[in-house]
Amino acid sequence: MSEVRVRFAPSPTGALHIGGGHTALFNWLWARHNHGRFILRIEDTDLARSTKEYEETIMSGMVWLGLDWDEGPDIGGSYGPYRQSERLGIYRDYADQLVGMGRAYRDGGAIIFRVEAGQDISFRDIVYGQIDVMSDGLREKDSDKLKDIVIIKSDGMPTYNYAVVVDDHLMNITHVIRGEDHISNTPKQILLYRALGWDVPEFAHLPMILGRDKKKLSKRHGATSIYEYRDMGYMPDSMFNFLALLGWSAGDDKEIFTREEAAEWFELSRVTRKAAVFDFDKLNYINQEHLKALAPDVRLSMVRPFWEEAGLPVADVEASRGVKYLEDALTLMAGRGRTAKEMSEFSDYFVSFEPVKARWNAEGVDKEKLKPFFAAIFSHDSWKAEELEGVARSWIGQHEGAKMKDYAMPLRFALTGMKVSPGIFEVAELMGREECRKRLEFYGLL
RNA sequence: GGUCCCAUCGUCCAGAGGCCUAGGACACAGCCCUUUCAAGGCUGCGACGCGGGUUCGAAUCCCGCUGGGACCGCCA
Repeated sequence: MSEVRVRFAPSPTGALHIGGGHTALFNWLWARHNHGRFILRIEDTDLARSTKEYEETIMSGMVWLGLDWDEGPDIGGSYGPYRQSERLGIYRDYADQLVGMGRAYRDGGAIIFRVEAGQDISFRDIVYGQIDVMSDGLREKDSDKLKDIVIIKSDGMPTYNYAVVVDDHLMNITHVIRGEDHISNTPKQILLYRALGWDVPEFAHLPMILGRDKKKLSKRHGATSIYEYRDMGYMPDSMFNFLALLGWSAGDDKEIFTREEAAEWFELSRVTRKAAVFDFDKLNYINQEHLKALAPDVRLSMVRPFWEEAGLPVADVEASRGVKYLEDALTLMAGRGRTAKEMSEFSDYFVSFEPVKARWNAEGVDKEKLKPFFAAIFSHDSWKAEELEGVARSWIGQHEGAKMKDYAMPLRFALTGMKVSPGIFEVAELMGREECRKRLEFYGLL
């Protein structure tokens, strides 16, 4: 069997959105699963809306998601150029050929392919199965007239349905994997393949992605571009994992996986036909799972930007306490917070005392009652969480009516300024004796 | 108006005639753990859109209905 070649062919008229990312992802999976090639082609024939900036945005969005391509406008390849605006002569030649064969005609500056009635343009889709269509169905809207296909616009640019056929054939694409909204374009493209005397590639259409209201995902639903998710603190691994699960599953119960695992298990024939709703709850869950499983240094690299964005002195702390301290802090945080951003917010007290002071002022606290407890803790030689807890428990055991939470909570407030945190003795151990002393003294508790 | 597609818990998936009194995950509720909150463990809630067939037997096959959706652009 020949090498599998698939492509993602975005139009640079906007950022990489969820739907595009989903399509790119499935193409990538199929290419990697088959050890084939993944091609990036830019469909910039809409002069008015295409920009170089968007082209770059789309590429960086793919890079962020972890989708690398083997041929493309930036890296070249043996089937280039990979930008449609640089292939105009090619489209022109085949269009002229079609005119020469009498299959197309000129109308003003445009070239139009003639659609004849009675043609069976059915095809077998890998995902959707047999799709039966007759050319007689290719009508003009609100009319019973057959609708011919414009292949070259009067401005000289090729139309989508035509350029995609020429490029997919010339670039040797074996599987055309794209959104379900293209199913009804496929028969028209088949007409063109036949007229040009070319073999038709395999088609696999992917289910659409819907918003919570089951309407096609749009700006109305909030974040639609891939980058917005990065900025909210979602990790590329999670987005990849989540998107892969929209319309596909390995068949078993494995739901948290890496790109490599997904590529290994992926099968086009297992893709679902029903449109899928984009569910934030599930995305959050998947992100949390990945955040939990991350290596300490990677987790820090994910959270760090959000600490910095909040104005916390991350670099200073790293210089004075070492990077290990920051990594350990986040290891303690693993499983807390669904996004890197949340995790950064829930752990700011490790980086600075300032946010703690802003949150808590020790109001209404019976300091005289607490002082002996803290004094007992500080009188102990070791500063290990286990021992600190032991000291705390024995002190409480010796004081009639004393409850752990009545002492642990004030300690938590003084150290973190929050009512929730990891085990407070572990927090204390990591922060270190001196930092804890400083914070408790500030509040007059020591 | 025409062509095409889809239809299992609220959501994402499993299910390719008997293994289904329909399974898993998220969400939700409760319990356990516990210095807090998460995490983790356990339990619960919860679906085959409707109607006809075919068959000994249908979530699975066929037909109709209903309900969604896509496309019909010199946008892609």
